[in-house]
This record gives sequence, structure tokens and C-alpha cells, in this order.
Amino acid sequence: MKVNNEIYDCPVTATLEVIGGKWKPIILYVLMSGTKRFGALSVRIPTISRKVLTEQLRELESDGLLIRRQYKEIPPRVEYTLTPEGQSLWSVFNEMAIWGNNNRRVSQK
Amino acid sequence: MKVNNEIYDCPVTATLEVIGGKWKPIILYVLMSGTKRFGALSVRIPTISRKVLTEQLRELESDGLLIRRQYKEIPPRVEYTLTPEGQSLWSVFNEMAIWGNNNRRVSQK
DNA sequence: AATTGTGGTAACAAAAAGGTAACCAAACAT
DNA sequence: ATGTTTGGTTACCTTTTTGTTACCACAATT
Repeated sequence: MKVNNEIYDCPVTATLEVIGGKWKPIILYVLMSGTKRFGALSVRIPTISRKVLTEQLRELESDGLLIRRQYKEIPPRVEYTLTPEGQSLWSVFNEMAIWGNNNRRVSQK
Repeated sequence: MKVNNEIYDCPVTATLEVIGGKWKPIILYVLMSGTKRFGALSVRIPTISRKVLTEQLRELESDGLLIRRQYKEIPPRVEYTLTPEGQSLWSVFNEMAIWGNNNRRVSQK
């Protein structure tokens, strides 16, 4: 999905512009539980390629939903943390989770 | 987005599998206000091609979110109506609308 | 001296999604 | 006879998104 700073007619469209797509919701969902390193994200979302993970993280950063912290260490360490704006998406994901549990086939453990 | 009947690990992923993508949220949002004919949907979402509109409607139908009613008339008349399951997405869209209004640039009228 | 670990990037390929233009039926109005 | 109307379908093409593979830096460890 394209990222831009248009003015939207529809607030739902505006929201989906930043959280929509194949990977962003899962990335955000994983980060809801706290700061994660690049490698940790990769482990929790094993089916995403590192290239695409990088791209999606950069877009989420430029949309103000997370911040990227790079430590000057060798080997490198990079941490991703949700901004308050990113965290405020919790209620959206919560509704989606409720709906999914009630209406789709979701594995329970 | 691919439609299937997998069992999902994540309820958010399960939800986005059926409402995600470029057009489905807008289609569902428009249908929230009641039954619409194919042509009416096309008018309210002018930027979607008829081919893609047809495709998306068929997917939403096979996912159980709406029903398609075809009347045996000439010229043809086809109406699309949300199922109760489709209507129950209202709370999801509502949260997205709230977030979009609070955090993105949405034109107010 | 070679290997490991981390977080990438570059070039390229494949797949998915979306768009365009032409065409159809068949009743009705002109 | 011709055009209009509605809700499509089909073949083809372009754009967008996602994936694959190889490669890099450089300190610490073996």
C-alpha cells in the first residue's frame, strides 16, 4: 500500500493506509507486547523475508507508529518500539481480535 | 489477499484475511448503510473498475459477509446485502474510524 | 586463520493485484 | 432498425508487492 500525506475523505481508508497490507498488522501486533530487536521480530514472524520486514519497518517508522534505535555495537543491535500513536492502535487490533475469534477459525491453545 | 479456510494462529490475521486489501473495507463500509445495487456501489466507489468490484464482491460473498440477490429482470438487477456476520464488523470499522479521525488527516465537513 | 553473529543492502525473479477495452443478452423506447 | 440499460465476462497488459540469493562490516571467539 502506498504511503502519502493526502487528506482522506474516509477515516477508515486513512487508517488502513498505515496499518493495512500483508505484514504491518502482525508487526504492530508483535510490538504491542514491547520493544523488540530486528532478529526477534524475524523469529516471531518467520514467514516474512528480512528484506520485506526491513521495508515495512521503515514505512511504519516514517508514518510515526514506531521508532528505530540503533546501538553502535558490533555485532549491531537495532530495537523497534511503538510510539504512543502506535500504541493507541491497540483498540483497533482488539476489535479485530474479538471479531476473528468469534467469526473465523482460530486455533485456541 | 488470498482467501482460504486455514486455521489461523492469530485472530487479527484471520480478520484481515477477509476485510483487508485495497477495496474490501470501502465496499463493506458502503454496505453498512444498507442494501445496494451493483451500479450504486460503482457510483459510490468510482475509482474501482467493474471487474475488480465483481471479484471483490464474489470473495466477500464466499466468505459469508454478504449475500448477492439476482432478480430475473431485463435489464438485470442485482442487490448486495450484508449478512449478520458482515454487519458485526461495524465495531471494527468504528474503531478504525475513531483512530483515523484522531491520528490522520481526514477532511471534515 | 577461519567462523560466528547481527542487521542489513542490491540485483533480480516471481507472483499477486489491478486496470483496459471489447463484447454479451434481451426487453423496452424511439 | 437502432440505441439504451444493467451486470456482468474475457483476454490481455501493467503495476505493485513479495520473495530469493548473494554479499557486506567488523569485533569476538575458537
